[in-house]
Amino acid sequence: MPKVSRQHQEARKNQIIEAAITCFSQKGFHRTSMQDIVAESGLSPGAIYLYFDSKEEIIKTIAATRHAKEKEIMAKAFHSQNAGKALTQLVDIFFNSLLDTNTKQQRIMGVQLWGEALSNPSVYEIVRHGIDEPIRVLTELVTEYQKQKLLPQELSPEAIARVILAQFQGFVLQFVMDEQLDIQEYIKAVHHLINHS
Amino acid sequence: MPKVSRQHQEARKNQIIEAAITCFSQKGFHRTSMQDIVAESGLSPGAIYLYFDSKEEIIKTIAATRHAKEKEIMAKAFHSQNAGKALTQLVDIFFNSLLDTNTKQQRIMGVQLWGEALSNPSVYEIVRHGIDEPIRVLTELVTEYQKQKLLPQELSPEAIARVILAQFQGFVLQFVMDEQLDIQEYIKAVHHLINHS
Amino acid sequence: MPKVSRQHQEARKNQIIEAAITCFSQKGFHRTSMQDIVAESGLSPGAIYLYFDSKEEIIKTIAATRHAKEKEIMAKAFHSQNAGKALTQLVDIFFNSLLDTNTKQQRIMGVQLWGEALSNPSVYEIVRHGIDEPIRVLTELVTEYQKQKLLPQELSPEAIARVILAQFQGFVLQFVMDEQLDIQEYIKAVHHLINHS
Amino acid sequence: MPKVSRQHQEARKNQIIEAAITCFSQKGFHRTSMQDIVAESGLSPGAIYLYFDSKEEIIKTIAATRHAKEKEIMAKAFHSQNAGKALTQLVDIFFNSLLDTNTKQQRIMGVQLWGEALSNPSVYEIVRHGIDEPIRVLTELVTEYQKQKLLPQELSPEAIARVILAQFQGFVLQFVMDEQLDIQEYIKAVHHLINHS
DNA sequence: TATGAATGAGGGTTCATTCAT
DNA sequence: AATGAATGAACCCTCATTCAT
Repeated sequence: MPKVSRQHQEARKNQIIEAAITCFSQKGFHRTSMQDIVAESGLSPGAIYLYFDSKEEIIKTIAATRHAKEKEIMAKAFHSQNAGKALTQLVDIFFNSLLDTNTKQQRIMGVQLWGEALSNPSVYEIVRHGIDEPIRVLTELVTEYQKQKLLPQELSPEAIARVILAQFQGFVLQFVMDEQLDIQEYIKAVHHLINHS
Repeated sequence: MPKVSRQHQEARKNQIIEAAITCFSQKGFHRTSMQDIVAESGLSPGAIYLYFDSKEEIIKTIAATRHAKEKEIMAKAFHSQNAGKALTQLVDIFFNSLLDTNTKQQRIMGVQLWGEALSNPSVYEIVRHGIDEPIRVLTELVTEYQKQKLLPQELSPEAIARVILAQFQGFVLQFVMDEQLDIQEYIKAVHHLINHS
Repeated sequence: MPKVSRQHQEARKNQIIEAAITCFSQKGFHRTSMQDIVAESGLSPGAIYLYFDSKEEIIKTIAATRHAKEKEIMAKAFHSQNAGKALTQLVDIFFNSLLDTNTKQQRIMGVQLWGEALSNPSVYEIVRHGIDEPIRVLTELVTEYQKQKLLPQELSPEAIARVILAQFQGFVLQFVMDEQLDIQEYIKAVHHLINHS
Repeated sequence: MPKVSRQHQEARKNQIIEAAITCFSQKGFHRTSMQDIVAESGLSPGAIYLYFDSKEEIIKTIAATRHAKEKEIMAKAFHSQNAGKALTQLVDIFFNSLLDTNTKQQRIMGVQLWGEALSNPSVYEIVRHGIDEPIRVLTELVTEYQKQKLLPQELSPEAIARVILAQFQGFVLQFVMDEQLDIQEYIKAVHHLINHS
């Protein structure tokens, strides 16, 4: 029974998270009521509280899930065999993930979570890790690039890592604010800046 | 009487906005109650509604004020005499403004407004302009730089402008998330990237 | 489940309406707070808003219910077999309904609704129908009476209908203003006026 | 000085009452705020409180003024020389007063006051007198008519008086609810009923 | 496991009234 | 006599959460 139950539990949780993301990305965390999530998920209020202790728990789960997904992307790029290309690949992988389905919603959640983190300690913790870890990974990559003289050595590797990450973050913000934005041109510019520095 | 009244009105509005920013930056827009603002401002609920129609109006005013201030910074850099240095100066002016008093609070508000904009149409309008205008200004600067062969001509000037703006935006985000961040190193990296591309 | 739920819903709505009428008839619509209705009904604020969208919706429901009841009375009299007696019966039925339980409260609500209607468009709509329909029914009866030469033919049937209705309305007003009023004598006078014209 | 002051006081009070009636007849007593009256009157909140102790005092003054005016109408008819025609004249005077300017507003106030009286003891007192006195006057007239065998003697004179008053009251109600109403036809019907009983 | 009616504290806002000027 | 900014209690309503079924 535990296995069936576990699967069922996961399915229900996903169902709720999915509904919550739909609501949150449209109305924001605080304008979304539990009743909205209830309606969107097709479950009952009681049912939702069987799987999550509170609305905040749902938000935290979403934050944590997003963080996990990004970590995965980073890991994939980092472990690519050709170390001298990892940074280039990372850029590609990251920006390509922005073209997937559901992604607009995901990015909207991301930006909302930045705001939420600033007044919600437990979300802060998660978002903070979601920023610190890429910096750590990127710093390692940058250091490697510097060793290979692919990047200037007089700059702090963390600073470079932060600037690269900023190019992702700023892109995400600009992307959710304006769908017209030309993604390919943006990527080209990022590649150029990284490769010609 | 109009002059005194006008001054008084401005003073009161500022008093309220100041209190609201303090509350919002600590608790977020939606966890801050009007009572919180009342307590922080030292006024009464009725008094606040004498100057603002609603809580939302306060948020909108904050957004608009922030937008106005950023526009000013951009304008200052844009009109600097030495056109070939405008971009460099812009970067300096922008990052230096981050070292002013009140600024942490201001940046926190900025990030929260990004999140708010995504589910609040009238805040969106303001925030959107606050992004579009810098892009416009930067695009002009970049075009000028390209003419002077200070930046590669094969890249879309808007894309470059967006990447530069992203370096600001991402920095703001990283700054509010981690006060330890080494601002000077970050600035150096940005300068390098812009000047050596 | 729908049937039980429906019955339950009706019961709760009645419970709330009953409480509201008690409050409204004592303190008026606007001096009655939702808290008053909450206290009188024994429910919670939230529960009330489960069944009515707003305080106004409660008032409208009361208006509509009263209208429906009066329509019923009119219909009963109108369909009495002996057409030549319908008007006489109508008068009796109407005045007798004034002796029922709850009726003082009902009449108080009626008079308050007249006042409310004058500055509340949706209540106006209902009250207006509650006046127009009796006039229509009475006009038909009067026309029939005129054909049978039981009422003078040189008078406008609608005018006569209106005068008869006025005798009801004025009675209601005087009744709620003074419980001492001798109902039987009033009825006798009305009968006399109608039958000897 | 007292004379000028007195006149001034009266003028200001009238100004306020006039403004209040305009507001009340449009929005009702309770939806009209003191600010509404302030705006309509062109005075300041403080000024209004120099002349009236409270909003309720304004309402009571309006009620009392209306009562006084109706008393005057009744007195005029009652003291007409030709006693045998007094009732007929009363009817004419009353209905004709309904064609004067401002009257729609006055009647609206009247109906709203009926409602208000039911939950406002001091307004009740005034409205109650405004009903009792006409009944007293009419009862006297009816008694005189009965002596002159112009009305049936087997009916209670007060009951007849009440029915006549009801014809006025019901008319007022129908009049404020429907401006289309044909006043002349209504008057004819009332005359007929009174004269042919 | 699941329901959904019910709770009630707390939300944003209004407005009759006051009082320093 | 007059102003009008300020007050603050009270208003209507919402919504995260619970619990009997």
